[in-house]
Amino acid sequence: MDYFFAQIEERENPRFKGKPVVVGADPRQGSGRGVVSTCNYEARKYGIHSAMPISIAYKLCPNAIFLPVNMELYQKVSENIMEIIKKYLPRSQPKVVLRGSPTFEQVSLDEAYLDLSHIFYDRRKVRTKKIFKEVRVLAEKLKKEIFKKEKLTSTVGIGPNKLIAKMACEKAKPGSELCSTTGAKPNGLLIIKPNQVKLFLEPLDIEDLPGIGPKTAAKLRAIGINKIKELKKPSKSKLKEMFGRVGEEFYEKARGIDETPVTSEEIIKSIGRQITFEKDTRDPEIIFATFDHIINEVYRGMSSGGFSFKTITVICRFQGFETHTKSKTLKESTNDLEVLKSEAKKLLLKFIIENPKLIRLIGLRVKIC
DNA sequence: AAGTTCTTATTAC
DNA sequence: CTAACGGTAATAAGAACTT
Repeated sequence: MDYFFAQIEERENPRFKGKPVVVGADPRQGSGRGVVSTCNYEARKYGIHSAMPISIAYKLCPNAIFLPVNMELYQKVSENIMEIIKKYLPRSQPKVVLRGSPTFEQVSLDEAYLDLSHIFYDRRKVRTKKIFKEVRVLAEKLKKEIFKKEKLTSTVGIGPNKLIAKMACEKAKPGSELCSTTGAKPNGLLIIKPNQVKLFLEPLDIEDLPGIGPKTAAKLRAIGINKIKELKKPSKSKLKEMFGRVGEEFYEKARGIDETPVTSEEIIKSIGRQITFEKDTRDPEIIFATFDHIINEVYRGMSSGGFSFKTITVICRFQGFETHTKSKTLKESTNDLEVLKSEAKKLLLKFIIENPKLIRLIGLRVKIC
């Protein structure tokens, strides 16, 4: 979905349209901590973007409309949209399944994959061009249906695998040369056919490759690698030596290779909560009241799923953003709230004893089993 | 020496 | 001139610790 949270807010309040809208923390409340969750394209013109500290966003555009995150609303809209997307799976199992079976994979509130490879199978008599036309019509129909029912625009990327589909989707939005939509709104659709993958990938920046973030990009740039074309130069073993296991994946990804299946069921492996204080503190009242709340939330999240835990990790971030963790693995897995409370508090207490700095954030995470 | 546990780093949304 | 910087979750790697 295009600028999802902000677009929903525009829909709910049409007078916001055409004005910069920033969804995230309130820049005027408390100490103005927090970040931008999502903003619309008008706000992006001022240099505002997701994950930016809200204090900076405010400086860049104090007149923007700053809105709190209304997660319940976004969740509901998301559910509606996901239901629409699921309908684009075939009603019956296709005759031939070579690679992926038709599947739907929700990645986040506003992102999902649909495996439509069945459309291409067992149709040797049909011209490839015609099949791609069919796929384009399908994508357009999906976009239109979402717009009709939810009044929200979306962007679709299509490719021979998840990697290319995702990258195509990114490149179908404004800020890209490949973007076909004029003006500042996304609402895009980009299809990359198998024989276009090389030409599509090579001129892109290394950071456009999912998995390459700022840290990895900096290391690559340091050795003169900026474009995906250049990323194809080092050997697989060289990349492994530099980046470990993920380095080997970069080698494949740079060549457009990605065999990860579209999978519907994602198994949750851990549950956690963390809270940043309004102001850095060492007040035990505040710290432990907050921590009690966190413990209860984690416990609820865990037991509501019928899980037990065995490993407990406490997170503590001090003034200056220095972050540390302490963890404890129990002999046996349990779902005892009292055990969670006492073990978690023991770990937090250690932090407080051994580090005299003011505390910015505390958190708790349990590995579930 | 091998298996576990602990801690940090990085990424994504 | 530099800092500013939320929450949830996964995964990898290496160090530290046990058995």
